[in-house]
Formats: sequence, C-alpha cells, structure tokens
Amino acid sequence: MNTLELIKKNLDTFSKSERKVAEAILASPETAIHSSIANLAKNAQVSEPTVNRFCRRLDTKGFPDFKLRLAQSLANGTPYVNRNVNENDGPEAYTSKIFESTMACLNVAKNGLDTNLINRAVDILTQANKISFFGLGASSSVAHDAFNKFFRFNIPVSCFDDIVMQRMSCINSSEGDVIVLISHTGRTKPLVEIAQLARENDAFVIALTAYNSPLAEQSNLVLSLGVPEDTDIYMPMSSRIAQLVLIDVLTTGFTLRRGAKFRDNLKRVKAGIKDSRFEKNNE
Amino acid sequence: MNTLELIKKNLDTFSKSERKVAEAILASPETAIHSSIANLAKNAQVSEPTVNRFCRRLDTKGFPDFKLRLAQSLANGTPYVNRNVNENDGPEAYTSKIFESTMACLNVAKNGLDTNLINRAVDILTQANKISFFGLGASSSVAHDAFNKFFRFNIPVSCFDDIVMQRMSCINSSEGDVIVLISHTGRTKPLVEIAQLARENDAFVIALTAYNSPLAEQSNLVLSLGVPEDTDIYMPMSSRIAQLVLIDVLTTGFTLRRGAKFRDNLKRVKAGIKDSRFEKNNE
DNA sequence: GGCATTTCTGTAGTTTTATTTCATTTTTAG
DNA sequence: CTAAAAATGAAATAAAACTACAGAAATGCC
Repeated sequence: MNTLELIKKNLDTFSKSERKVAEAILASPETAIHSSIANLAKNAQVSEPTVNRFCRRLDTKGFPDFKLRLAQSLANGTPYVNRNVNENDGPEAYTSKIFESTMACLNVAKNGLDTNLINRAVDILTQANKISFFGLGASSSVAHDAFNKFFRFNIPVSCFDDIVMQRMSCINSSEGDVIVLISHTGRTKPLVEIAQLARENDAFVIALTAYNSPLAEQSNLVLSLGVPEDTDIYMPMSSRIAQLVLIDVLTTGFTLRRGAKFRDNLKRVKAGIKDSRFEKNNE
Repeated sequence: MNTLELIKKNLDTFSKSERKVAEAILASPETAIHSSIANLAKNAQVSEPTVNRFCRRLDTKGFPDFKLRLAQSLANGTPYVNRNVNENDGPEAYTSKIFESTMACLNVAKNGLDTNLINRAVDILTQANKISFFGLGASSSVAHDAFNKFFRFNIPVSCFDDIVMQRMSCINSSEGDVIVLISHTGRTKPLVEIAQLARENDAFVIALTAYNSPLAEQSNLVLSLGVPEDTDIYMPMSSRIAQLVLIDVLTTGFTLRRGAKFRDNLKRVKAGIKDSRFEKNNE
C-alpha cells in the first residue's frame, strides 16, 4: 500500500511523539526523503531514536529503508493523480491532465476487474452462435468498436445503436446467441428493457456496466469497471476508454482461446486490408 | 528520465570500473537499492569511492541520493512496460498486460504531442461553421465518438463512415468548414483522396494520423500521436485509444475556449439525458 | 618505444548518519 | 497514590558514506 496512506491510516496507533514524526512527513514528504534522521528529528521536534522507532513501526528495517519506500510511493503516486481541468488551464495543462487522468482511470479499472468473470465471458463468447453489441449514446461507439474487432474474426456478429433495431434483433435471438450490452451507468431505461427482452428469448446477456445497477440485475454476466462517474463537467468520460480496453481484453482472450488455426485467419484479414493502402515506401 | 535507461544510455561514457558498477546495478536493481555502498562495491568488484564517483557522474549528490532516484524509477518504470501477450497467458496475465501496455501507449502519446498544434486545432474548431469527422474501419468508431461529443455542443457536426457519403459531404463543403480525418497509418487510399477533395473545396483539413504519411501531406494540420504500429497479432490497436483521448483533449480545449455561457448549454444536455435514466436510488 | 601528462582506482582516514543502550520521564491501571 | 508499563531522549556505539591522497593505468607526444 502507498506509504503516505499507510501513515494516515495508522495515525491513531502512534504515540504522541511518533505522531509528530508522522505529521512532519505528511506535511512535506519530499523534504522527508531528502533529510537525514537528525534533520527530520529536529523538524518534528523529537529525538532521533523516536524517528527510528517510527520507521520500524511501519515494518521497515530502519530509517534509510523507510525513506526508500516513501520515495517509491511518491514516485508512483504523482503521475497517476486524477487532477481536474480548470478554466484557466492552457493547452499544455489540460492535455497532460486528461492523459494522466485517463491513465489513472485505466489503472483503477485494471485493479477492479475480476479475471474469473473475464475468463467466463471469453468462454461464452467463443461458444456463441452469434454475438451482438448494443450501446446507446456515448456507449454506441464502444459497441461499434467491439463490432469492428469481432467482425475480423469472421463470425456472425452485429451491432446496432438504434433501439428499434436492437429490439428486433433481440426478438429474433435464440439460445446460443450472446448479447453484449454497454452502458456506463447501467440505468439507461431502453437498454435495461433490451436485456429483459434478450433473456426472455433465451439469449445470454453480458453487460459492461456498473454493479448494482438495474442493467446489471437483468444480465447473466456483469463486467464492472469500478470507474467513478464523471462529476466534473470539464472531464471527459474516461469510462468509455476503460470499456474499450476491456473490449480489447475480451478480444485477446477470444483469439487465444480459439487457437492457432484461428489466428491464421486473423492474419489473412490484416493482409487483406493492406491492399487498400499506400505502401510505406512510395512517398 | 528513467534512471536505468539513463545508465544504459551512458554505458560507454563510464570508465572500466564504473561500468562494472553499472552492470551490477542493471543486473539486479532491486538488490542495488537495498545494498550499502560497501556491499555494492564488493558485488561489482570495485572500491567504495568508485561507486560514489559513479553516482556523482549521474548527477546525484552521492550514493544515498542515487539509491533514492533508482528506487523511484523502479517504482515508476514497472507498470509502464509494454509487454506482449503470448499464447500461454491466462486471463490474469493478458488482462494486465493489455491494460498496462495501453497505459504505456498513452504515456508515449502524451509525450509526443505538440500542444501548440493542439491549441491551433482548437482555434480552428471553435471558428468552424461546420465540423465533420471521417474515419474508415477501426478509425470509424473514433470518428463516431468524436461526433457524439461535439454533437452535445449543439453545433453543426456530422460523421460518416461510408466513402460515398464522405465524398458527397466534401463536395458540398466550403470555406469555414472543418474536416477531421482519422487514420492511424495515414495510408488508407480513399481517405487521402477525401483530404484532397476537401481542400479543393476550401475546407480546412485536420488529420489525426502519422507524420510523413500521404494523408499528413494532404492536410492543413496534422496531429500525430507517435504511437508505433501494432506488430504483434495478439496486441490490440492501442493507437485507437490514444486517438480517443486526443479527441477528449480537443473537446476539452473547445469547451474551455467557448467560455462560461457555452458551458451552461453543456449542463443542459447532460441534464436532458437524465430523464431517460432510472434514478440512482430507486433500486 | 619512452617519457610526461592525464585519468582512473583503491587504501586509509575522516565525517556524517543511523542505531543501540540505558536512564529518565510520562502514562496507565489498580 | 503507587507500581508497572510504556515512551522518550542523551550518550555511546556501530555503520555507512565521503574525502584526501598516492599509486596504477591509460593516453598522447616526441
């Protein structure tokens, strides 16, 4: 766990003097990692052995070892901070903020995923007679992307961003068909109804959505990303990106599961695309 | 820069003994950060002052300072490594590899972007009479996503993934119109033709593509992501993700540029979507 | 090749930093 | 209010890092 957070969490288990040390470190971690034990002790108004004892209480070998750990968590923490864009940000600032918060979001998503469920989803997708990807609004481009990837596999796959088409498709579905529904909130009414309809027609419903949402309740398998909703109006919906990466993961799992013969097919598709391109060295 | 990479890069500037130190560190960085100067010296078969001199050559204050830096780059470096998926990977392995390599890719993209060009692109987009997003194949979902975002701004925007529609749209374009073309390689023939056609009709062409590509040459403004092409068949096209984040950046720049009045409009759209949703606390 | 100069490298000593020991103070529980 | 336990810091000790210097290796010049 992050050392700073660990210190904060254990603040009340420390003794009075140790708490002084903790506070001095929390106040300026950057200073702390560049101080000697004597300096830090002076800064925290305690003796050197107290600092040493403080370090040991955090399961480190001693002060130098503690500094090392702290330095590492500082290095880890900074680039991943989810900083919000504000009105006065210039291009430099908002560009890096958006990239960094997207990366932070992917990190959260990665840690929150249940790989057993992913494996299960891959299982079901590989055995499907037909796969359909449905999304509405912002999620429709995710569905579109998923369609594009699975289409290359040369298997029956479809994608609709029109509710009427989605409904018709569900009504025509049968056992062995898999419907993948994409919705960040899981509270988009029409999509919840689609899930019900699909299940009534014996299709298997996989949802890329939030746990405990109405959509999740109506689905057979839920892949949740645990990415918080966007509260800030300036911040883009990073959840989309996480959904896309999850699609990549499913696609990769699918490819691996299908084995060698199948991968040859994939190579042929990639080669086929090349014909519609300018060659790299004809410029 | 990452300390390990720095050491590797400067290997030939070191003296014979210093190189021994470098190699000992590269062989096992984790051991190095937990060693004393004496241990490391013994391990590298050199004297202690040599280790010290080695540290100073890398612009650190001394050995402890060097250890701190090394520790930090180790903490930073690991999650960003672009490891390839291989046939024997289980769900756990390929999931984290894909997430991590996507994050690595975003990091590369972030560092390679020219914020001046971004600012310029935002300028042009804010002044456009009409904006069109065109992409083919995998890039069409990126175009679709961009359309979705700009559509919320209540400005004339369109998106086609059909070449014929794209051509018609270009022929009907005129001065003040902006066409945004999305192509990872920049070598998709039809799209290059679209760029020419658009410029012949006085539209401004922004391309999200690779530098030095045929498409880049035909465009007025090129935003390049510097993400390498996917060579491995298992690896998904992370470039798409970088493109999407770039779209997010442009959207954010657009919002900021338009100012307060405009943001109220954005809030209204967000509120409007809510009506089609289940409330959060009715479950 | 041989000599001078520069650069490298290690030994030994010095300084700084961290840790341990132990006596004193503070806190806690009965 | 007292005894035991816990916490704290002064001082001593140990460890680690650094410096100065001298000898060794490499380089350049004739």
